[in-house]
Amino acid sequence: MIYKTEIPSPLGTLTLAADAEGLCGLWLPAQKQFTDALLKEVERKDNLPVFARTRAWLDRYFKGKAPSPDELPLHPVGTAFQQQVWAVLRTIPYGETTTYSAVAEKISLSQGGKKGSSRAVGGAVGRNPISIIIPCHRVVGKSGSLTGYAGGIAAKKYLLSLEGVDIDKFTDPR
Amino acid sequence: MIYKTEIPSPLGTLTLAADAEGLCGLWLPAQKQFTDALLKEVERKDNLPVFARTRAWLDRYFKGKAPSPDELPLHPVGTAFQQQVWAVLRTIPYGETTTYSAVAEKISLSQGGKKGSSRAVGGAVGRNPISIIIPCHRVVGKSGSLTGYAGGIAAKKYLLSLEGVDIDKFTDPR
DNA sequence: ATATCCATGTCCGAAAACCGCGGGACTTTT
DNA sequence: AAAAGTCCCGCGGTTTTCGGACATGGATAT
Repeated sequence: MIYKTEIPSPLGTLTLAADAEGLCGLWLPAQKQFTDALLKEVERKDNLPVFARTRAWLDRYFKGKAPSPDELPLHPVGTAFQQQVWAVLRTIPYGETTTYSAVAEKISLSQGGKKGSSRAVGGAVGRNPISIIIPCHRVVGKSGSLTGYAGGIAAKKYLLSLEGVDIDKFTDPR
Repeated sequence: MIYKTEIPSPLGTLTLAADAEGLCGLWLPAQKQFTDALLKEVERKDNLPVFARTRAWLDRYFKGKAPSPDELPLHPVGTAFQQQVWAVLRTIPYGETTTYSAVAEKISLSQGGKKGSSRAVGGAVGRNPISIIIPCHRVVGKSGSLTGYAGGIAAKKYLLSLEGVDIDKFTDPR
């Protein structure tokens, strides 16, 4: 069984989801499709401990404080490759950005494999189920473009600004 | 983790598989492919309680005694549709037979759906992972043909005879 | 009886399409 | 000359689509 709740934020109402193993979803308002897809065997339950802890985490984050190394139990579900990508995302420091190709590089180092899979990385980053906490917003195009964000480019800018990144050095995606 | 063992029977060496939830496989010698497919993360372990209980069940069965209503924990894994079909199979009484179309009928009754899915039923019956105990051998063609049996037609005949069915009234599949 | 043909639902594998990218080749701007 | 913008194509993983294959059963035709 999967439980969900909603909490307000400066970016609008966030939807949270959790299962027995931890937080498994955090979506911005623009990501309705995901919550709809999960709607089977999902039950609303606002008072789960993991939700309270996530709320606290977000409260601190939106006040501009860098989160302490994660003690939040996360349980993103996805393919092996996606797991790898998301694991790399969590190593990007607060207030810094990296590129899709750099992430791809890192993976090809740790695993035996594949060079130049930056586009595949893009796909995996875009399907990150736990926005903000798994900081997919810190990944930008190598050419300096902000490229995309499932929650909307505006949200990406907001988050990066909040972390002290000078967003003027990036260009909007075409 | 999945465990397996082997036990002798009048039909040859049977392969059994079990996981934490119960017995999840029982294959005749002719079904090598299945055991091979499962070979990853399978470990041999002959002394599991569930195996002992299954052995006892089979001992009684092969002596010609009708099994008592199932107290054996079964855990066949498959798609939703397959689960439905296998559930229906378990309601066919000892010593009786039914047809693929009758099973299809029964499902379309309980669920909202689909008429005439007898062929789909055939597919699901053929992928029954727990032979004998889930009595897929009690399903025959409406025209009186024995159609098929993953463990071999000979085995199907043996099992039906054992249950007192007059197999002469059936014809061999073409 | 036997044979052919077709509608039917599900599952599986192959193939194609899809992308939150990058690099190279080219053209425009300064 | 650079720097900046455009177009095009290959990259790799995932998703979607499509085409058969089947443990069938009717209807129609020899």
